[in-house]
Amino acid sequence: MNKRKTIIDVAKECGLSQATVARVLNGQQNIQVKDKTRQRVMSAAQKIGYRRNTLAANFRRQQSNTIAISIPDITNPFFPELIKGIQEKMRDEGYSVIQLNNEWNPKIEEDHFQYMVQTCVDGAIISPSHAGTDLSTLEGIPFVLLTNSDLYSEYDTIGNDSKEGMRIALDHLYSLGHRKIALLVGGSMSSDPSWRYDLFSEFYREKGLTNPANFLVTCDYSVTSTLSFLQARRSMETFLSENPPPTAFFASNDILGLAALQVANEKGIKVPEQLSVIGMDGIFSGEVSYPALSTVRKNRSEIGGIAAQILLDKVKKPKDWSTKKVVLPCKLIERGSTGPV
Amino acid sequence: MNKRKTIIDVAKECGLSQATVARVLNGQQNIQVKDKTRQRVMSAAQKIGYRRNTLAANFRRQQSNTIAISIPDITNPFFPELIKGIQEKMRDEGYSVIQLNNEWNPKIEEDHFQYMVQTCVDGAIISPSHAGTDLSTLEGIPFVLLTNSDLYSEYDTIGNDSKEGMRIALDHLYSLGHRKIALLVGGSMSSDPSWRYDLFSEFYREKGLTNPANFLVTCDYSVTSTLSFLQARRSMETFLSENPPPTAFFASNDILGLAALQVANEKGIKVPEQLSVIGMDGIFSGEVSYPALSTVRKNRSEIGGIAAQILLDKVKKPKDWSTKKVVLPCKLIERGSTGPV
DNA sequence: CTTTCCTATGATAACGTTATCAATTTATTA
DNA sequence: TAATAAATTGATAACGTTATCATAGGAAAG
Repeated sequence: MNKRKTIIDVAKECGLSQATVARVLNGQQNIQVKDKTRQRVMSAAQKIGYRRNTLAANFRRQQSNTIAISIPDITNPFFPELIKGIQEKMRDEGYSVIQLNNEWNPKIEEDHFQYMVQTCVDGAIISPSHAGTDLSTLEGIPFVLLTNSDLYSEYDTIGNDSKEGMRIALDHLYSLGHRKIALLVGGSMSSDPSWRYDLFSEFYREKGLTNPANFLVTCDYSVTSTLSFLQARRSMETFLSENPPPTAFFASNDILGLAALQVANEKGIKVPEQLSVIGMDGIFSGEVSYPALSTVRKNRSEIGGIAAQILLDKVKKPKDWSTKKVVLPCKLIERGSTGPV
Repeated sequence: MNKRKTIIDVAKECGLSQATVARVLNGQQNIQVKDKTRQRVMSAAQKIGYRRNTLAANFRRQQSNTIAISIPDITNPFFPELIKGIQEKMRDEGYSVIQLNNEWNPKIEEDHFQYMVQTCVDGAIISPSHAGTDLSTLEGIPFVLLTNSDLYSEYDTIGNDSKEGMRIALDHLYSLGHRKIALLVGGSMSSDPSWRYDLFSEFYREKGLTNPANFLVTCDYSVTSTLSFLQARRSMETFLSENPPPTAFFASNDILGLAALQVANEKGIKVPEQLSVIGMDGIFSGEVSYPALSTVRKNRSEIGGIAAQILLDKVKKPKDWSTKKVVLPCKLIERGSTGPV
């Protein structure tokens, strides 16, 4: 039973001091040693099979080289790309990433925040689970929020310009000749959805169209994508059976859009000939539906990368106190589900 | 500038020894102190705002309370549920989970293995990126593989019985009256796909059907789901334009199945009236397609949970050396894409 | 040749917890 | 009641690294 080798063993092996060995072998290369001694250390380390004890180093430096991501639910198709974007950036910089799901549950979310301070993460990227997420627990550790809501004006945030995105979608439908555009919108935990109604009314007013009140379809909020989808289906079915049909739907996210699509297909309504549907987000399922779902894409991988970059800046030079706000544009993706009237 | 409090500060505050304080406040509750002293310690800790320094504790005990998950790609719809299953179990047990994507790249995968030993993870759950993944780097740290391939007979593994799953799918189609069943299969990195051909031939022979050679559609392997989908589409298109159509397709995963569905829809082939399609896995996109995709579901959340449990057992009592092999059944999910001939 | 200054290396003290063993108190038994 | 066993608590040594300061060894300047 031979114990694990330490820098002291390496020092003995190569006849140099522990300090010098440490200088050569520690993570960051603050070059302060002769090439020759570096060689000596390296070969000695190699010879006796030295491996750096990260736990000891982390302890001594009091930083874990770990950042945390807090999101509601990784099975929600919106998030995996986001996480991937963060992970890639962080890996390049030598940080580990711990990812925590709170199931849209503020209690669990708070637990996770507690956990973060306990476990000394160097930083955090957080997608708030609901409108009132309390971030005070995180005081002392740098973090970035994945949102564009004005609820968090005092913090660093990054998000897509959803309002502009919705406008783009409506304009797209309008430019295809649609004048009877309906809004399919779901309740939301993470932000107040009322702005969508406002924007919708404003759009109708602006274009001089008639009362949009007949073209509002709402569906209940649900935790999982599957349930959201089913509820959206139900709302669509009742709406279509009770109302004069619009020529187009704007759905506030792709899951709702796919529900609209499926219901329309089932009812024999031809998409896009009789009905156009556009969603929002750009999830994979929208690529494989029939017809493929037009959407206003949020580039989640990009958001993740930028969020990671902002966080890294904060972690590395905590002196910079300016709050950063990044707003990214959405991008129209025209697919088969939208067409001229 | 007041420094962070330590157990020594707590000890001073409550007039007990450092050791006693530690006994009360350290993670695992090996009850060895009187209730009254526990109270004293707790309230003192509360009063001065003590927070346990996890980094120090990890260092001292030489374990990180962290396990790693290594998978090819989190944006692949197969994996998020798997990860969620693992995370939930691990969170309950007080472990952090670090998740690493290798982009199907063996080089990155190997880097991640290196990283795991460097960073002293307590265990790992690994979905091998390709058939020949070399696990020797991980010697010394307990791990579980997410596979059912016989390539890894010497290791602990957990996976679905894909062969039985494929049989279930074929039987389902057969029982609906289908006699011209085609196989849509993609290349695969993580396992040799040839068993599918064998099983397919065997099925045909068993049922006394004619040569299945005309009903083989293959498509190239691709890294991302989107690309896989597009390649499957292409294969489907050329196949349908050159061959007498089968009455049903079995696709080796849902992404391919969705491609078949979309192409059929576009060509005006009615599903399931003229063509049935069944996939495999049970990803979300299959629920929202039109028609919803019948499939043979792999319960990934369950796999994740069990994998986590096996790993925990190994981590906690390393004496148990028996190799564990868990094989879970697949489950037929009948949706709109399959029907009688 | 001496002095000054820089660079490379050495010696050693933390870091905050856990683990070990000794000392003390309390409970049990004869 | 005394003796013994058990349950608590106390004192203190690690753990392996990084960080600080001191020292030696050369180069540059006078």
